[in-house]
Amino acid sequence: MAASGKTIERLSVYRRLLSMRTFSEEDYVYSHELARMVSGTAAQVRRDLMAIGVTGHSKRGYRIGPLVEEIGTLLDDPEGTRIVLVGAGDLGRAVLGFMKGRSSALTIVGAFDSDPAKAGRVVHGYRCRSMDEIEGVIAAERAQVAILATPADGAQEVCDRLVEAGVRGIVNFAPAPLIVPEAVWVERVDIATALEKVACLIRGVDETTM
Amino acid sequence: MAASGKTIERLSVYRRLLSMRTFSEEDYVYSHELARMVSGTAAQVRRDLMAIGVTGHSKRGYRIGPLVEEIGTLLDDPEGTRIVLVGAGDLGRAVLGFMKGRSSALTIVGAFDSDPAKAGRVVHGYRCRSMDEIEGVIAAERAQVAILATPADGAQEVCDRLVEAGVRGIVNFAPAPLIVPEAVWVERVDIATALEKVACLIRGVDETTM
DNA sequence: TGTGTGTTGTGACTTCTTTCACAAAAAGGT
DNA sequence: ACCTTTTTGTGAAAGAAGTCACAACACACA
Repeated sequence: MAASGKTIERLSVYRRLLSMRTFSEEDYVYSHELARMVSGTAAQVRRDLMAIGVTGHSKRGYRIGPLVEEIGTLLDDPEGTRIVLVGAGDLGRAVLGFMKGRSSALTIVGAFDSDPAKAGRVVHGYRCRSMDEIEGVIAAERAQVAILATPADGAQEVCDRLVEAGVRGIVNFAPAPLIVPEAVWVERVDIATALEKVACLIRGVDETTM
Repeated sequence: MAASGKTIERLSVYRRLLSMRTFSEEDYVYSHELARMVSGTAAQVRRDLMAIGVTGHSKRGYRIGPLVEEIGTLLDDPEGTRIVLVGAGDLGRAVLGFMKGRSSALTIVGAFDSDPAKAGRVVHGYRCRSMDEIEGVIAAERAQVAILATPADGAQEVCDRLVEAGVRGIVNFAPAPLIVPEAVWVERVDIATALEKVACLIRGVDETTM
């Protein structure tokens, strides 16, 4: 029942893609169909599903219902995951838009911005609050995860406050490295790097490598 | 001179971090300093720098100026990389904000949205245009890269148009898989997956794994 | 000049991830 | 009942990425 980070990412994608289309109780999906959806190989899909103990059916594939459910038991905290968002700029708003009307496993329990002018404003249905309140909200809601969508300067300072307040995972959109205790997981989402990588790879800099 | 995708990502980060602080002609940086900045190991940094042929100096480290420059010759196209952005929602605006006032190696040459109401509007200094114009702009500007910041539905259709028009790399923010010819590079940036991954990993689901 | 300290460059090793390839299973036709 | 086809499950091999450990080097200071 060991699932590596890479496997977790792909499982998340499988589930999303399967959930997008409607399926009935008796629908099946083949490993090669999932593979095509994520531009991977069938063997890799089977390995991923093996990692969560899902077992398929020769000649018919995997039953979609139980598969989606099993991915859920791995990915979703049965208590729910409560998330605070810091930074209500364009990026923060984009994330709020993404979250709106999604499944209940992930819940935004507060949106914050250091700009007092933004406090009280409502974005995508979430009321933006002052940074003063953040420790209180994290404690009261028992938020485990934070989304850091601030500019680079000040990111570390905000991060320290989040960690101090009890957050154990951070999705970091700020183009800055974060220094955190070992017990805290940081997942970096780096837009500038993604762009530079694509710009670099489409030139024949190294055709053989991913 | 082989640089893997992972190495390219880290090089991009090293450069950004080094460029942020001012440095003089004779400033040096140690591998372990860079390592701390990206939460990696010194050996890994040295390997990365070895991959681009940068050589350091026992006891003093790496000269920052030449290092930044050498990373540039790997990452930056000397002709510049011209980029179109599709989707002027929150996310598209966030990306435009990021790009504004950055180095000249990457240039946004057009922003587009399928919503005719957005056409003509100016976002972060970029005028949003109608999708009708996109093929023309890509051809006229010889844009090589596209940023796809649309909702999931319709992403594939837009992608097909981009590829047909000559784009060779895509940064895909849409939570949908894209099917492209082999010659086109897609870099997926998946916000929902990043969140689910963090939410999963902070639970002790698999303490030993990244 | 010599000794001590701290850093690079890299071969060897370890660990993680993906792919290969094939036996076993199951469905369908005859 | 048997043969054909297609798919799963997985051991084994290959490949990629990261870490270790140490010789070689360079500076500092006596």
